[in-house]
Amino acid sequence: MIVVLVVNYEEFGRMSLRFKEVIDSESETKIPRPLDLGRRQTLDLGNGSEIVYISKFVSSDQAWTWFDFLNQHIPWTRPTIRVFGRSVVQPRDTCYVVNPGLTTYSYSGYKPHAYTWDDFPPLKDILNAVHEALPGSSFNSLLLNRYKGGNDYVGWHSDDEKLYALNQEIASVSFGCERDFLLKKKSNKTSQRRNDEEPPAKKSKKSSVADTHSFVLKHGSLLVMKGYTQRDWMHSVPKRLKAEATRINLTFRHVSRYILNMTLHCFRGGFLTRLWMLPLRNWDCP
DNA sequence: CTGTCATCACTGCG
DNA sequence: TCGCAGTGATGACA
Repeated sequence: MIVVLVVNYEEFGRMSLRFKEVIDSESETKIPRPLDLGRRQTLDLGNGSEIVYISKFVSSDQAWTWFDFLNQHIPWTRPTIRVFGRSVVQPRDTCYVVNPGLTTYSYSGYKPHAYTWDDFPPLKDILNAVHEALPGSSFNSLLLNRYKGGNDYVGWHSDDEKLYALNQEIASVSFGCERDFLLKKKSNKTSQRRNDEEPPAKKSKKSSVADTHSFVLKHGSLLVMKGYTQRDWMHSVPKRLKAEATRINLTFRHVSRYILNMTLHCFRGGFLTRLWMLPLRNWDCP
């Protein structure tokens, strides 16, 4: 647990700008209008959660080059998943890349094929660019999503699979059509179940504008979810019927078996005997 | 083994 | 056009 906390607060010295929320109780809709965040902005979500948005992470030309490569050469699949008892076709294309030997992940009854970085060399260039923009980061897995128009979307969720640390950093790179990215605070009940050692901030009785945020994910932009964003917040890319073009999104993550097992150790209240589970191989494979 | 919990989707309606 | 509420069977975990 100590390790988890150290990693978490390492970057927090940079937390700074908290956006002013204009709250007009009468006229404001529940979801505020998207903010123009400029080149590099930080949004402090409070209680150890933070969003960093870099609107021009790469040039437009470079972004289109990568878009074309990804659009043509990634083996996109649109799997059937199970949600709420139904078998449904996922409303977007997807593909998964991970370092060899690391545990893959699954969700909603679907376990994607694990490709490697060597299968698609340009992905390494994008990964390097992300690492340059985010000093200290070391991502080793990647989930790609392709939204072929405004009917493709992803619903409210958190990237809080047990595979990942509760406080892991997730970097999201966007190419192509601009889409809205929404953030919504989880209910107190839900997020407390995830980790009762660091309870999130007290929730006001009724949902307020301060509990939702909206970004426009631009072509060539980078959005980073930091700290406890996955524990305390959900995000989505909702349907937008006016969005006709294709958007490709890459979310870089860090699979850490070490933190996984430490987390399980804390949650289950197990004893130090669980430490034998800690694997020495696959430790932070670059 | 059994019970509990959460749920990356859809639809209809305001 | 958009957001909310209701849905309801399965796998993961304790």
